[in-house]
Amino acid sequence: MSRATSEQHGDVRRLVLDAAIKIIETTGAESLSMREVARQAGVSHQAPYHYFKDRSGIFAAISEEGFTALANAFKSVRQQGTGSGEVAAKAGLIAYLRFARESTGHFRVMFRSDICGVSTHEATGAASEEAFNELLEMVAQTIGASINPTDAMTFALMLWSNAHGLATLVVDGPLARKLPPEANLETQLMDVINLSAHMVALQAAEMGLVPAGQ
Amino acid sequence: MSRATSEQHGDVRRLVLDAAIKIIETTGAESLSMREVARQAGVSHQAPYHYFKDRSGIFAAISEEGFTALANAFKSVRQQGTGSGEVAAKAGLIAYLRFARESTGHFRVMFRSDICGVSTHEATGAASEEAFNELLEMVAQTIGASINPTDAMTFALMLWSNAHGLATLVVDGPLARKLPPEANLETQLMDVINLSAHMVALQAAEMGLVPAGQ
DNA sequence: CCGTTTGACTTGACATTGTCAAGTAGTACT
DNA sequence: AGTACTACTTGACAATGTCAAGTCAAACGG
Repeated sequence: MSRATSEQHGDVRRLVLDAAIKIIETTGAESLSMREVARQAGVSHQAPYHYFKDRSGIFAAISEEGFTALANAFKSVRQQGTGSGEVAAKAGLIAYLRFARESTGHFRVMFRSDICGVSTHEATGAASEEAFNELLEMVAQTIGASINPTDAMTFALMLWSNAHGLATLVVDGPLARKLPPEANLETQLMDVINLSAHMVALQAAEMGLVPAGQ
Repeated sequence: MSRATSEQHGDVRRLVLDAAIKIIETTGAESLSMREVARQAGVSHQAPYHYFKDRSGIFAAISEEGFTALANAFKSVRQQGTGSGEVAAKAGLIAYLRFARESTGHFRVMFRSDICGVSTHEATGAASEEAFNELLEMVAQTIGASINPTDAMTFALMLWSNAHGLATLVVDGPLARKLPPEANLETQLMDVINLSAHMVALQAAEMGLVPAGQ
């Protein structure tokens, strides 16, 4: 019954991971307990240790999944991203924000070096490396193919900061709390994204950069 | 001996808070334990409960301190900030980044709604409110006095996102890890900040905005 | 076909944690 | 002198992370 066994294998690992993601989404990474995860996955309190070295191992695995998904999101933008730099920048920002909001459980963990230890967990580090490379690629291809590496790096970090800040502020609450009640959050977010994307286009134009497609 | 008593009072509260901040700076908020804090403050494991309702009460108090400090930093920028919008934007970004790096213990906690519960802790909420108002004020005064409230809000959120993203990426590690070894982190940060500030100025110019001083 | 190894767990144990409850020692006020 | 209050301390308890050891079926080598 080797197939059943390996199915079971994948099952429990996935069950544990999904339970953990759900807990992080609803009550935050802080409150994730190994035993509660096991309980919700319907296994003994020690079963997760078979798949993950310790608590931070679960976080690292979730983080890895997240970075891979983010890299794919960037790749999508890059592949279908034709048109002006403004459109591309907007698409990138939207993709980042969407990822953070739809995969909050992953997002909350990915940038917490204190709990998932990218430096110790090799696969997680590699996934995050790849996501960053995709971002650089996206910048080069959609903002300006003629950009030099130094400027590309600075552009990428600026865009990353912008997207990451907005996502963090939305996902972790403070932004929604600050808005006046009459303001619509979605509208406000799109305003911010449009402003950022437009600014990036102005800057790119000033530097004489042209997207790869044009 | 009432003076000595109240000094003692302030002493223990401060000691507990400082011990907590140091722990968060060095090993992250995750690993902060009530008992370790008490141990490092040299008091019994239950003494902190006299000053803080529970673990999240400590986080809330640190968060409150942080928001007040941040509001003051914004105020400084606004008060001494004359000159172009670009200079002002740059000063604001630098102030935010400096705060995050110098008060990492505070910064790490301030945007973690899961552990410090801004909504439940009234004073913390008020402090964060004030910091945001200072940010709006700063935007209005340094970017464009003639700006309408809606645009001011969008500008403020964009700047906040930008600064917050950069600060988070620096403080929590991923940015430093991504940089090629030959790149100087400080130089790279200034490049990103200059780029952002310049973009903001381009945008403000396009909108016909003028700082209050001019 | 039997013994051994291996994978996928489970049960048990232990130190540590957050926090409730109950004490205690000194000061302040009446 | 007695009461109330402040600023703690000591003790207790359930829950947690994790180490160690056990179980039990499948795979495998002879």
